Amino acid sequence: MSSKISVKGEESFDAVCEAKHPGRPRCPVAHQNILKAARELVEEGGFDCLTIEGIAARAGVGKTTVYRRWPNKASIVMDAFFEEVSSRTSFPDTGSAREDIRLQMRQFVAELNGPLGCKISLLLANGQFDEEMAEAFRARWIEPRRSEAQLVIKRGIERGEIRREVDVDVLVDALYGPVYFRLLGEHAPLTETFADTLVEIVMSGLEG
Amino acid sequence: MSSKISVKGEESFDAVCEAKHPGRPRCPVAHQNILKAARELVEEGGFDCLTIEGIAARAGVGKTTVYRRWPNKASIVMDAFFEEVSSRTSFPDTGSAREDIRLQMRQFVAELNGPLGCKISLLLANGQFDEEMAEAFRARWIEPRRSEAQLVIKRGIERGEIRREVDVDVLVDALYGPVYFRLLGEHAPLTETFADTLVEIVMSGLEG
Amino acid sequence: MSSKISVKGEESFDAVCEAKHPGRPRCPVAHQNILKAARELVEEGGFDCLTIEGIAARAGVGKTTVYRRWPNKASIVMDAFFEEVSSRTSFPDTGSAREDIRLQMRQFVAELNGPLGCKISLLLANGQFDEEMAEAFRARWIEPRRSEAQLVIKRGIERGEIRREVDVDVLVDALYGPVYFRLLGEHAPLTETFADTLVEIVMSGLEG
Amino acid sequence: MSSKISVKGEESFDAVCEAKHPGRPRCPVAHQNILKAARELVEEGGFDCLTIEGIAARAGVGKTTVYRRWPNKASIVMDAFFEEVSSRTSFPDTGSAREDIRLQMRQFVAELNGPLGCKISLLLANGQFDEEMAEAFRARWIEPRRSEAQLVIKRGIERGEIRREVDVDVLVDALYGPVYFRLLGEHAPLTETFADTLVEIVMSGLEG
DNA sequence: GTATAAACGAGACGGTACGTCAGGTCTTTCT
DNA sequence: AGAAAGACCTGACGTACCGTCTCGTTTATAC
Repeated sequence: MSSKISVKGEESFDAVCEAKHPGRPRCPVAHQNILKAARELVEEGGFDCLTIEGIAARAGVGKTTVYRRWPNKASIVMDAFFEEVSSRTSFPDTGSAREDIRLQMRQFVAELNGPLGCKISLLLANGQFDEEMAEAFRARWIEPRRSEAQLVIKRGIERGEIRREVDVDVLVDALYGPVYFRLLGEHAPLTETFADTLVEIVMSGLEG
Repeated sequence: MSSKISVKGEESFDAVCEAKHPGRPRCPVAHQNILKAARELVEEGGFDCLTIEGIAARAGVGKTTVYRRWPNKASIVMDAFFEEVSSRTSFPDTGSAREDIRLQMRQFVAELNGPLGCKISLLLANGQFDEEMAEAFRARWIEPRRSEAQLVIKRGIERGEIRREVDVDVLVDALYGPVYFRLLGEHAPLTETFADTLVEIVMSGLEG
Repeated sequence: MSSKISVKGEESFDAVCEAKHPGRPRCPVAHQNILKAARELVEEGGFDCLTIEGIAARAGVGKTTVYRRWPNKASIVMDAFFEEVSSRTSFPDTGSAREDIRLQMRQFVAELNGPLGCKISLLLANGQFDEEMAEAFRARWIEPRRSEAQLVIKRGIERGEIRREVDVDVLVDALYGPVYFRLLGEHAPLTETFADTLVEIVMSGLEG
Repeated sequence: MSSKISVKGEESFDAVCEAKHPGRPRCPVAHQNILKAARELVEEGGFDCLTIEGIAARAGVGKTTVYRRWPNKASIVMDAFFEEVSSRTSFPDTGSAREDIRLQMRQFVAELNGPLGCKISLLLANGQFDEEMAEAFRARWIEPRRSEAQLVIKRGIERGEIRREVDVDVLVDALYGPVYFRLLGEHAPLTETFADTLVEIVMSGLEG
């Protein structure tokens, strides 16, 4: 299942692909090749080795084919990185809210320590230069994770494990914010211990 | 007072300027003009309207003059933004650690809501594409603020207001991280209330 | 009556149109629309505003429909400009050869001073870049006029008004060449007086 | 000595080259290389193998260097073809006007039968699509030859060999026009005999 | 009637060249 | 010898058309 996030002035690929249009249908192989090329180029030489011409060349595709489908480099990157990633989220249920949260945070930290980490930081950074990108990143990455966390927290509140008055939104950011901060700032390591300690610090005092 | 952070392959401006060199001394006005031009350009058209050519043109200076003084765009930006900003930090002392922290956080949030906010987020973002930049940003912006916070927290610990076992580094990130996260993510507003609530959530349970 | 000039690898429109083929017959309206579109585009923005895509778009026709009927831009232009023009030639008979020739030349000059003039010069010019075009232009425009002139001259020779030894081909070019030259070179105006003077200069001394 | 014909929005090369400017002077080798590349490309593959990118590549020069010096393809071609050609004109003096003219025409025809021929026809043709080009071509090629011919004719008139009343401008075109016409029209060959016959036809009857 | 055949419009395809912009370097003259 | 100017090569940008190629649809003749 592909993206639901629309990108600037461009019908979604699926919409174009599946609908009964007149005209030659867009080649679905090209779509995959372009995204694959984009991923490879970023992996090989960093974010600014990523040129449209380079992508097109490696994908064995004309530049126009790229431009026909994506309005800018950023949205290619979004699609390239979130093709499969988006869906896999974690929603543990150990019976203890704090434990659930700790597991979630641990997994999140582990994820960011892997190959995904640098991509996420790049995407978050890129969003500062391109509101479109930022929007897409929020919708496809940040929000899904915030929702999960909110669910776990709300479950904790209902069970009476977490105090009723707690502002859930702020709590979520108190948990996730520091992780993103270390990811971007690189002023301190993103360890499992950090996750644990962070949960301890934030959650202590919130329990009913 | 100028930068202490060394930048790639370039003698510091002051060193060159003050020493008794043979040859024409570097024009000190050019230096200021270049930084001013950089600031203006970013303000007017965002970060990617910032070209070396543009800076040189607006500063009424040759491109070579720019390249002679800074090795890359990033370091110009650093100097441009941290000329005066760096020093003004806040170090309140109300007698209550939590209150001191709240004041610090409020001031920090206020600062980021002003014109500085977008610059900081841009710099933090830019660091993801340029390690040099990231290093400078950490040293000139992030660390000074972490140090302040650490001092306040340590004072709180010594006074017995905060539990001895608390990991100060993690605590600092637990306080600052969420702020940076909202600054960058823009998924929720950066209000004074947010600062207060955040301090409440994080600090409750840590007090001795 | 349509073109008899064969064009590269393409059955004539009429042949296809009138024959009893299976399959949908070529739409005759499209044919006219395409030629009309071509004429309009050239008139509006000159010869290099003439793109196949533009023609197709303005004619409300798919590009394939254009390509199916003409092998290249040049032959569209040929058909577009010579649809009606070709046939109207002048063949005066005043009794005097020199007078007939003068009338012919006057009419020719008048024609080239009208809207046709620039088209002819464009077509002649275009022929330098496209042998196909040149061939068609020769056959459809140049030769018919040369033939007329030859007829008038030969009649003059038979009547004893023009000397027997005169090389008719060269004489025809001596009359028409200068007119085309002024049309293309624009170094001097194409007036009726020019036609008269030219005939005077060329014909004097040729009369028996 | 280089061109006096100014070209759209561009200072002449010499002016820029010889003046005492600050800044790096334009590389004179590049100038020659570009023109040479242009000549070669036209010779190899005709006029529409002539792309700016191709010229730049073959000249070992950046596209910008080309665009900095010439405003369009046409003016490159003009410079490329008229670097040396322009000056060599023929001005015979046999004592007989008709003989002088015949020699001039023979030489002209011979010239056009050589490698220059196709270039001239291309340039004349090109002028139909680009007024700038046409202007330059008139000034650099057509007019010099018309002047020569006029001189020879006027000398003939003064010597009493040619009738006083003859319109010199028309006579010149009567001589040259047919040659250009056969060059462009290719409906008949451009032979020495043609030149002779043409002179015979045109000049007979004009002699005093 | 039901194939079969061809033309239709639409529009995607891989390409080439366009003219522009910025990069970072190099080479002048001027101060 | 630094400053300012400006030319140098490189390489990517985003656009316009090229001529070809599917598509799904329409309109004929031929079985």
